[in-house]
Amino acid sequence: MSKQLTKETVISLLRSGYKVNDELSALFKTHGISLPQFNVLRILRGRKGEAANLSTIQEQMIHKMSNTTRLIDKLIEGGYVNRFVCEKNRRKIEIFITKKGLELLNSLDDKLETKEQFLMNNLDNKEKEELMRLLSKIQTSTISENKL
Amino acid sequence: MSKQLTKETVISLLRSGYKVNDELSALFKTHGISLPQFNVLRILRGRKGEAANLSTIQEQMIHKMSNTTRLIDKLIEGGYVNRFVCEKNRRKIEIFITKKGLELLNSLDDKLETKEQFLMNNLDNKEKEELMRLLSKIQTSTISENKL
DNA sequence: TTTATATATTTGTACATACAAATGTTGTAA
DNA sequence: TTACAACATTTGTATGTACAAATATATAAA
Repeated sequence: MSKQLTKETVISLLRSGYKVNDELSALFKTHGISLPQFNVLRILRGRKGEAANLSTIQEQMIHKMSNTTRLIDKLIEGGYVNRFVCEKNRRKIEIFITKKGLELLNSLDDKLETKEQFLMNNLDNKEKEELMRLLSKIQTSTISENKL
Repeated sequence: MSKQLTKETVISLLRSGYKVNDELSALFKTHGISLPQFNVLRILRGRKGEAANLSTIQEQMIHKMSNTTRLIDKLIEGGYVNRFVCEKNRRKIEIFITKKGLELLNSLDDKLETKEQFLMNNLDNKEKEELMRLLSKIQTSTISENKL
């Protein structure tokens, strides 16, 4: 019977996730932003000057959240992004990363990489690939609601 | 160069962790408690009638948090645990799970197991073991503060 | 004993997040 | 064109969480 093994694996996943989350959060905090905020900034940087609207950002976020508006508010307060009403469709907004936002990301790139290396320090490349393969099997697990 | 692979693995870990967290949270929510609260209840059940104090509970929690007092407050409100001052050392508190708390856990056991099975549905036992082995390498990664 | 230090928990406060309802805008059918 | 449904975002509200300071108790040193 593998119930116990399943339970233990689930807990391992939680622990590892929390650890990675906490380590990265601690790094970003020293620069005044949260992990989800960093995530949004990096999504915006990836768009190379093109606007992103709220729903697009939400879809791309690592951890989807219900209140991205206020997350963006914080980034605006910090001067890291701008928000404009979309003139083609005034229901939408257009969000851009600012120069200051890009500078923040640049200043974080190296430190983030160091953190990532340390987190993955005990795994060789083959193990990383195997880990990703196994994790992708978690991501694709679908849970039928009527089975709850 | 494996920087990209490392980055991708870190993100996979985050995603999987969030997914497991969110799925379990959703289940517990239907029963009026949070995942950390469930975690505490299960720690208490594991003590088979013996008291646990706050710091002991905190150490055993999957995700250590800074405000376990108020988490316990909620469990007391719900009637799931009792709290007494420890007479041997009045700085400490003794926390017990109640009958109602045990019943809540019992009513959750099957549903939790179902959730866990679905989350792990795409992995066979060998893969679960391999996943646990790889995840344990993340858990043991130590990050020297002066490298940040 | 008095004072100081360490330990265990609680509380104040600020911030983060979830969820649902509200707002404003667009598309569509009558 | 009006009325209504769909869409995109925002806001109100309640709750969750982090962090530091405060409280209370115990231990140790003078």
